[in-house]
Amino acid sequence: MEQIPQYRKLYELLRKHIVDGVYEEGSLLPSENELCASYQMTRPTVRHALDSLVKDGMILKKQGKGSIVRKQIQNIGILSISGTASAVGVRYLKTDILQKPVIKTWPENFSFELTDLEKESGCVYMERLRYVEEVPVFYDINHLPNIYLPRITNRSFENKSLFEILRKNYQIEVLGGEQKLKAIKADKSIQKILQLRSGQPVLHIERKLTTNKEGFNIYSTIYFNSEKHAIFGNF
Amino acid sequence: MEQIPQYRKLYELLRKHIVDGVYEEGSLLPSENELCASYQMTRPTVRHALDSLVKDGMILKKQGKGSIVRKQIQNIGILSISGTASAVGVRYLKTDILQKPVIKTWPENFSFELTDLEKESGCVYMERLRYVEEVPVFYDINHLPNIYLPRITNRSFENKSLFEILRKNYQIEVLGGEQKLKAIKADKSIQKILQLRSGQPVLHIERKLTTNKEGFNIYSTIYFNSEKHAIFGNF
DNA sequence: TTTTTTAACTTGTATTTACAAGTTGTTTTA
DNA sequence: TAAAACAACTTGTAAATACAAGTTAAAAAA
Repeated sequence: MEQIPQYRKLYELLRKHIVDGVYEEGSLLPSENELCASYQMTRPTVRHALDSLVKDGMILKKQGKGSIVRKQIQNIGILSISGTASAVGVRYLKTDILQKPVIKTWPENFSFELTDLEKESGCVYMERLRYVEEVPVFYDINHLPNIYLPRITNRSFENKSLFEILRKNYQIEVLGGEQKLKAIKADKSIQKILQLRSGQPVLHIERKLTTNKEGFNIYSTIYFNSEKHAIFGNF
Repeated sequence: MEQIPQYRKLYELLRKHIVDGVYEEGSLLPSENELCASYQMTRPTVRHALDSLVKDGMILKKQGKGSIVRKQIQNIGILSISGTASAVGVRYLKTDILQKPVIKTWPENFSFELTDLEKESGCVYMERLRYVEEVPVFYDINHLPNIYLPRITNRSFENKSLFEILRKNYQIEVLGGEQKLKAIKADKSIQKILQLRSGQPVLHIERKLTTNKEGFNIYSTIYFNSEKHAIFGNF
């Protein structure tokens, strides 16, 4: 029986409410005691949920004051984008699937070390291109191990977050990870995909994301066009 | 009376022990109950300390098993460097002070918004250049508000972390922050400082770090030579 | 009216207790 | 001997309770 802890349920609910705008930016969340009463929990449980929101950068707590809803930033996966031009809202985001999920063997000389389980099961491969205000900014190549993912090759990924699909359909959650960042000169193919002017550098990211499923890691290579936008992160 | 909470004391102690190698990489920390007994605390308090270590990526907890000490990575400030060549140990790290701390007025058109307190007090400015294996890789420009920092302009920063000095001498701790990352073409002066070949891109980072002192934020601009190394991060 | 005090909130820290659930080595049983 | 059951650990979740400390606005005093 997959029992979801109470603090997790409250966390998900509050998170959803914040994203949906139920609680406005800059306003206060209900106090801890109010949340206790509303959801029949004790303060330690409520605080556990709020701690997770703080960690995510969704809220900011002030002793004596309350929990303040922070300015929501535009997320792409675990990263965020801050635009140089006006506001970057979700409505300006488009995703093209350059390569629908297919089952392949792992590439030779893969940048990360794989576990035996991952090696055996083969990998699911996909490529996406993301646009902000009609400009391609984000090209990502993903390798996932082919476990826990029935019918993944049939799913539509258009305008949906990979993480959202993994979370809702496969109960896979990203816990954390590591990444390597570089500035590199774009080669011909990247130049073409991201519609770069020649000589324009790109941000190159390699990441390994760990999940709640043992031995299930997500490996991504990202090329980011930073001419008009920047990668934005809280920590 | 500045009272330091118990969980914070335990956190600092364990962190120090891990850094100093008292607990080896891959080995288990004493169990929660053992820590309770050793330091006269209750489990929630001990767990609070361990949670912070997990957040820092210092340890990894496994239910039924224990708290595993993670591989320690080479940190520069809050970031880390992973070398393409062999190991990047602290012994290969050198710091040059290009501009000793001086008191200046804040630059006009500063990239970040300043609080009134910060504006009034002026700023401490310094520039550093860091080498890995004799190659300049890391050029950083720092602006701190001129508060809480007596005699800062007299201190030696050679081969010392700015964060370490702030923490040990001024009780200022970095809590978190935000950063913007870009890949840019290096201009003439950056090219010269980082000894770049012409056309070589650099990673450009702008960050604002918040601290435990109200209204005291650290503002840094970093240029990173990613030809042979990469910025490495856990999250 | 203006200032000070107070009371009623808020989050922060900490103890105590209990049981669930995952891991591992030992003992028992087939 | 080999498999199954058990015991003794580990961390995970959760309740109930208490007091400290920061914030705010109302009440009281100047």
